[in-house]
This record gives sequence, C-alpha cells and structure tokens, in this order.
Amino acid sequence: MSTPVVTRFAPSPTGHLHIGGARTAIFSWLFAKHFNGRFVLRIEDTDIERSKQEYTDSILASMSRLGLTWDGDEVYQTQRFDLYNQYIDRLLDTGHAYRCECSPEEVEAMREKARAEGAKPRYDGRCRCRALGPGPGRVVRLMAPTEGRIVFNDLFKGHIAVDASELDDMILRRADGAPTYNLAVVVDDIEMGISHVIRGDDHVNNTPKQILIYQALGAPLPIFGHVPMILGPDKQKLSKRHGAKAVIEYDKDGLLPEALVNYLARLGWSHGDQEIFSMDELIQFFDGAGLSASPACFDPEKLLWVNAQHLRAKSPEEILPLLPPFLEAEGLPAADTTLILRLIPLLQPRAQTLVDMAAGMRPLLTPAADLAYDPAAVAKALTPEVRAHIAAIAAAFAALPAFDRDAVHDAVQAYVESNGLKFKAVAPGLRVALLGSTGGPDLMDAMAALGKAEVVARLERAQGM
RNA sequence: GUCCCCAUCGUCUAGCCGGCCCAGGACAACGGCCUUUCACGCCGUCGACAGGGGUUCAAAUCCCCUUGGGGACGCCA
Repeated sequence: MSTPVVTRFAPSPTGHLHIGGARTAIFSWLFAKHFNGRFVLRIEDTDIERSKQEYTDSILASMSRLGLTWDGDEVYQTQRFDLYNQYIDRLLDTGHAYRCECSPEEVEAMREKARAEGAKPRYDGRCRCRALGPGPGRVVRLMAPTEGRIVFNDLFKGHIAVDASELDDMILRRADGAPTYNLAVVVDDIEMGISHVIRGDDHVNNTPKQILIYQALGAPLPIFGHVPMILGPDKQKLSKRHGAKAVIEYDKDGLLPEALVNYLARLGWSHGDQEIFSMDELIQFFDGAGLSASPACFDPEKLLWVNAQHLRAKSPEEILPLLPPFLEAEGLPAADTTLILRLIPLLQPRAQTLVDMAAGMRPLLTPAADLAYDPAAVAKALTPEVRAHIAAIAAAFAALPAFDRDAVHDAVQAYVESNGLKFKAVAPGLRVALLGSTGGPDLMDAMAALGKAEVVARLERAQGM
C-alpha cells in the first residue's frame, strides 16, 4: 500500500483570495481528489500585523464557493507556537541550531558587504561556535551545512538544485520568541502528514531552505510541486488593473464558479484539445502531469468564453435561482419565475455571463407601458404601412385560441401570405414594436414566451410611438 | 548585483526519450454560410518553433551560449 496523498492549501489571511492563489488551491485540491487523498487547509496567520479575521472568512467563503472543500478543521498557525518551539528546542538540543545575538543592523551590514562583493546577501555565521545560551535579543538560527548541493525533483518543474553556499543560517525563532515562516511551514507539513507540498512558484527558493530543516529534523521529505505564476495579459505581474480580482468579485460579474475553476485549471495545463471540463473531469484527468513549467498570462476574453460554454450547458432550472441578484441589479422584476424560466433559453446563446443574461431580459421583462423604444429603429421599421400590418396581426393574435410558438408563427405566416407579402416585410417592424429595438432573441420564441395579452398590449402601444 | 526557474501563433496550449510537423487545437481578430435582428452554430483566413552555434543522415524536439521573461534573496508570509 502506497502512502496516502495529503495536500494542503496554506494562505495567509492578509487579503482576499485572488485568482493566483485560487489556481494554486485548485491544482492542490485536484491532485488530492484524483488520488483519493485528503486536502487540508492551514491559515498562516503568524503575521499578526497584517492578518485579519475578515480575510480568513473571505478566503474560506471563496474556497467553498469554488467547490474546493477541505477535510477536517482549518489549522491556525497562531495556535501552535508551543509545537513550533518544541521543534526548535529539539534542533537546539541536537546541535542543529544555535543562538545568535547579532543585531538586525549588524546582519544588514553583512548583507551589504556581500552585495558589494557581488555575492548573495547572507548572514556570515559569526555566532555559530559561540554556544550562546538564552538571552534577550537573541534569535535561534539553523546550523546549515556550508557545502554540498541541495537537490529535489519538483513535481511540475523537474530537477532543481541549489548550492549550499547560497543559503545562510536562517532564523528559526525571532528575538521575540515567535517562530519564523520557514520553520512553521516545515513543522506543520510534517505534523499534518502532507505528502505533496503543492504551492506557488514564489516558494521554489524557500524549498532548499526548508529541506535543510527537514534534514536537521531527520524527517522524510514530502514531494514538492510548484505551480507557475499567472501574469497579466501584458506579461507583467498580475495586478488589479488586469482583472486580477478577488474570487468573490467574479460572482458579481456573473461568472459561474465552475467556469472559473475550468478556466484557471486549463491555464497552464491541458488535456489534449479539450477546453471545457466539468469538476469531475478535472479530477479524473489531473494527475500532476502536463502542468506547464512556465508562467501563463491571464486572458479575460477566454474566461468569458469558457463561462459562456458552461452557461449554455446548464438547464434553465439550474440558472433560474442564480438570476435574481442580477435582475435586481438591472432594476428588473424577478418575481415571475415562470416567465423568466421561459426566457432563459432565449438568452442562453446570447449571454456570456449572468449579467449579460439579466440585461438581455430587459426588453422582455419590462412591462409594456414602460418599454423603451429606440427612436431610430422606430423611424426606420415602423412606417405607416407596417403599422397597419401590425395592427392587423395584433387583431389576428387576439383571436388565437392557443398562443404557442407554432400558433404565433402560423398566424403571422397566414397574414403575410394572404396579403402577398414577404415575411421580411413585417418582421423588423414587428420586432421593434414588440421589443423596442432591432436586436434580441427569435421573434416567435419571444412572443410565445411573453404570452398573448402582453404581446397584444405591446403591439398596440407601439402604434402610438 | 547574486541565485533559481522558464522560453511554440497576440493569448492558452499540442508536439518535446529526434523523422508521422513547411507544426495541430482553443480564445481573440478577419471573411463567408445560416438567418426577421442580435447571437449560437458551421466553414475558412491571418498567425509561432526568441537568436546564434553545435550533435545528427535528420532538431520545435538533444547540448552550449546569447537575449528575453518570471521568481527569490527579511527577526514578511
């Protein structure tokens, strides 16, 4: 029996969950799900200055929203200082760590010196052999090996090697007694039984440092997998102006969570030529292979397209409950669910987002009396002659026993034929009279959906425009 | 500055233990078909192996250099 797969996502609650972090979480989650493993969540809140509860809440909400469920309760690092200190003491006892009393200023001077010499800025290890005991202002540093190479095989990037001389004796415990990030991460990943550390690319350089801690602790190494960053459309670092919004923002834009996940997963990863994936398919296909080793640019256009595909694949019943907030935002009535349910299929091929869909319903959901008419369209399509035809068609409609698509279509067709007209002669006028403008869904579908009374009312009102 | 990583159409990518690739798919753009409109859909066009050296009968595929991009160098995470 092979070791169970356990992956994790470890955000710091210093902001909302952005798409970069979400994408990392998605890959970590998919990997665990693919191998029937566990996926756990750890809140790295040791930076008390910047960490906020509201961000933790927001991140958890975003995770849930995306369907990235986690196993067990979240782990908070601030609650585990005792644990970290036990490990640090162990390192001290075994001679893998030592105390250092150099001030931050002194260390900075060392770094400056190294920089000036064209070397990597680092602490020079001057307290290594002093065997200092506990004392105010003293930190604990790792007794790092001075030579050799630290190598590991990254799940996504392959072989990575760094020379030990590049690393210095990193601080494990600060002067105020708080553990340092790298120490806490290693302790937690060991304690939580993480088998695969899947995280952002910005941590590749931390990995050799952490490996040193694992080795000092005599703990087995997990497998590391660093997922490449996302860049803005201009290849620059992703920033707010590129649409690098928090995950929750996409809800407001009318994006479906499964579409966001699909897009983000497909960004930097592929499975043949397939573009659209359900969650289940992603789990089935993502086994860690095929993830690109280079950063990818975020493309809002394609996100929209992916969303449109998911929107079209849904049933009207599935979309119905998602619509009210968007209709309200448009100032449209959301109460008539039977009507809305009939309208959804008409808008599905015409909308990329729920915002589009709600907006597209405006001419259909606005009561006849309030409908806005586009003057240019009225002038062009509603000539006196056409108005007469429309009046006659309205009368024919009024006499119709049934008002389904076929009945409406036949009625119009019969009128057109008996008057020696082309369908095209009345259609544009009918459209403007009905919807106020020239665009929109199929005429017959729209009329059938609106119902006889509403259609007749609209056609009559249009006579006065 | 030093170190690590990366490099196929504008973008996401397939291909990458060499020949099936004068490089395939998708988004975007453009053109056409369908059509009462707008869309959807369908068909088509434009468009890439960063540059230079090798290795080889043969390189997008292997090696080296250059260039470019990203990341990292904290008593932040």
